[in-house]
Amino acid sequence: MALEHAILVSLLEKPGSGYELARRFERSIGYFWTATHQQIYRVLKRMEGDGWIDVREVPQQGRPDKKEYSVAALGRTVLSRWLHEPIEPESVRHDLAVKIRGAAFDDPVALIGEVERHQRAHADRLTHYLAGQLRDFTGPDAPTAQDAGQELQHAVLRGGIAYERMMLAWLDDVLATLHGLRPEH
Amino acid sequence: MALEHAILVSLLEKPGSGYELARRFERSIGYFWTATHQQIYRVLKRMEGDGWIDVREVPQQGRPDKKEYSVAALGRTVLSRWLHEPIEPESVRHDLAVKIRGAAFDDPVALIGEVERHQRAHADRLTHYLAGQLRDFTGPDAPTAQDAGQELQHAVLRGGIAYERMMLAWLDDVLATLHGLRPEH
DNA sequence: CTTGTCTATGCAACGAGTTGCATAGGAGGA
DNA sequence: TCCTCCTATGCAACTCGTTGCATAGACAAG
Repeated sequence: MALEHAILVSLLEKPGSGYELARRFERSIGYFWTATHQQIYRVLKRMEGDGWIDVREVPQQGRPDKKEYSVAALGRTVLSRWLHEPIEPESVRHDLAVKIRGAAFDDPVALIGEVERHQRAHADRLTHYLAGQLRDFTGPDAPTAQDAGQELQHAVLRGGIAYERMMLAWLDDVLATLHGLRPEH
Repeated sequence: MALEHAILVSLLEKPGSGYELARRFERSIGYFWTATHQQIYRVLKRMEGDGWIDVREVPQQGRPDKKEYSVAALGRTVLSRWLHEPIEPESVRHDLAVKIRGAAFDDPVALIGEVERHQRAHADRLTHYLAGQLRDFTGPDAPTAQDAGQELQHAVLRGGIAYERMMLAWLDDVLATLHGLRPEH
């Protein structure tokens, strides 16, 4: 499992509270690893108990105090060990693909709206990624000399962009197939 | 959750035993939905209890008897209802992306072997998909006039092919980035 | 003749992930 | 003033998914 490791990476990039992590998991990290705040708080507690991360109570004004977590020496060791051991290529789970194959036994045309909805969602994500790329990496305000961390973050973001573009093209293909089915129906 | 639905679709395409389903989930269905035999047997039992599927004991020679499952009327209804309700675009989980961002805090060069390993795995899958496409859809032995089911299965397979090609190109990109980091290290 | 693989089914325990709910102060709008 | 949203943390219950193990006959290779 990699939620612990995703949290370690995120805290190395920048220390933060469970709440802040939850928000990052809705944004940048969430592009390739999702988690809810309940899950994050639970895992943070365990990681703290295991000595992977340190806590610091940060009093705040006008809002509740927060616990800021940062990676401890042991956490770095654990992450390093994980980085050096091979992992299996991810197993995919695509509800939509199940639906598309299932549509053969129902009304395929009824699926068109759903596919278009997904296409819009992917188009939105793509727009969002491209804006992020312009802001952080390729735009005029982006830092010119980039360190390893930025180079790698950019590489991951390019992966997200490639994924969304692929999905948009494929969903176009699926729509064409669904429309092509119409006459014989 | 969609394991039930994936099983219903698979059983509609062709009735079969838990064992056969488990093998299909290593092959065609497994391209977009993974499940182990333990999971499948457990869910089949529940689905049978709920009246979604029917069982038929099939005695065999030279090998253990099997229970052949097929979709009951209620199962069809359940599937149809699911097909008509909207689902959220999948949440992705990419261990490798976590590793790539994590590599900035360790030795990025050490990741090259791992990325190449993943690339080989994706190349193998692509080869496998392309062989399947040739066999079932575009080759000389493929049926000429295809029904809706085949058209849709082919569309899903094209999605798998597009995905693997995208991954191969992206992993090339990642490798180039990792190599580009070398000098400054 | 033993070892290993294939078909075929399943239990038990555990770990991961989701859903619902709860608390609580401050800010802003109707 | 009340209602809602935002920050911030967390528990409890449940479902989903993984891992390890067990059984058992048939067949092939060494």
